[in-house]
Amino acid sequence: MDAAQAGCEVSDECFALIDGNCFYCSCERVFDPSIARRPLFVLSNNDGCVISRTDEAKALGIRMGEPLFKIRDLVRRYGIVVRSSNYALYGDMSRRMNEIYATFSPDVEVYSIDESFLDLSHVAEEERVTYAKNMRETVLKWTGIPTCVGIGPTKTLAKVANKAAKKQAAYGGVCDLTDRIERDLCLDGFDVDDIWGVGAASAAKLRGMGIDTAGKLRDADPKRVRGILTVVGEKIVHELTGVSCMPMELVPPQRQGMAVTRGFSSPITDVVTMREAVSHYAVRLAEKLRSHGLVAVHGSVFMHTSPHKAVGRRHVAAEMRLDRATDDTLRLCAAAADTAARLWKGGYAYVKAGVVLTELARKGEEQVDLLSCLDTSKTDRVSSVLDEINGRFGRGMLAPASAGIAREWSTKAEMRSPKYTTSWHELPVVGSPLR
DNA sequence: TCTGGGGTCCTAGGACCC
DNA sequence: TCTGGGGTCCTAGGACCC
Repeated sequence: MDAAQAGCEVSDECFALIDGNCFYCSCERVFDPSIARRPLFVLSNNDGCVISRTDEAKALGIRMGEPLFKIRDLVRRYGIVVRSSNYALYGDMSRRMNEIYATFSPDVEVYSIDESFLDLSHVAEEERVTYAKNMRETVLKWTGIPTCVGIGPTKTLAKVANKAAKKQAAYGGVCDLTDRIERDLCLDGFDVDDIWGVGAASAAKLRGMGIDTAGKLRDADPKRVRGILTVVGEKIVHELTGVSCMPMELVPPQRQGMAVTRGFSSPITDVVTMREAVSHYAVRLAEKLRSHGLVAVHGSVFMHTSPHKAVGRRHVAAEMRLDRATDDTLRLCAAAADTAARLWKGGYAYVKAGVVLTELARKGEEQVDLLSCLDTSKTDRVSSVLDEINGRFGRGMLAPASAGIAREWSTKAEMRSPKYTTSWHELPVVGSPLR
């Protein structure tokens, strides 16, 4: 298969990838200048592992994905600042940044909470670096978040450029790999493991074939690479040569699934509590469904004990019985609690559970059973009142009693910063020291 | 002894992303 | 003692169909 058959085209486009430097940490710093120069990292849910760290923390040996309990000594010794994750804050900062990007490019693809692809084809080649530098200065001034920009004729090359801009200060935050010679030089010194789409397993296979740099992968036979890394790997080879196989996705595609899954702050050992936890996840899931205008068609519930323990292990899952597609909180809640009760077996310490939807439909377009009552106007009214109250007074203000009140199992977040930008009660006050 | 061919659909598992 | 959550895509293999 050649590039054209693989659905790829020789690219005269220009992609830019802009992302926030250690994004979560930078968000924390915007509203708390006292930590502007201190080593800092942000933890995953339940205050588990490091998911974002500043250069200062990195220099002290804090690694990505490291569990907190293994680095408490380092934290104490160097006075490292630790924060729980605060997604309300990060999500809002992300929204602000994308609003700014939209003033620099007609086509913006929001790729993740801190990364967006921009089409810069409308900017003359020799002006792109200046243009991108102007953009990152604007973002810094208006949001306080430092960014880096990578530019290239394909998304994969824009990703490479972005990483290069991060690594080498000489680029001044913007690296443009449009020029062929400069690009090839960069790829020759670029680790194969660092390429977008090449994970640990693929990297090991490629190294086994003697391919250890992006340059060598670019020069490899696409068919041979396909044999090892499937069509995904073949596309990467084309993209590295400057042939674009991954177009901008301006409209987010229809979601395939949706889930709410969480570890407990302490293990659950009784069925009443487990039903409560799973019900609570179902409530969140129903809210999420409604906010996307979707209904659940099929889904399941799972629970399991610690994967880090050799004994007393139990991993189970079962289909929920949804007799028809729904976005109704009470219905989903009951189905999830039922399934949890069916799955339950005592004598184990469960550390995590979740509700997973595997098939969704747009509300109003779902397949319906002719015999069932189709009138959902009553439950829809209940749901919209629920959403309105929780929207005004905060999530969880009104919820079914079955989802529990005390929630001792609920996720730990002992070092969370205030919701500076999304909660009236937590607005920073000028003239008073920030919390 | 001998036992088609070609298609679709579904699922589980692996790999990857942030 | 303590180890995240939520997604996507691809492939192989089995079930099933005519």
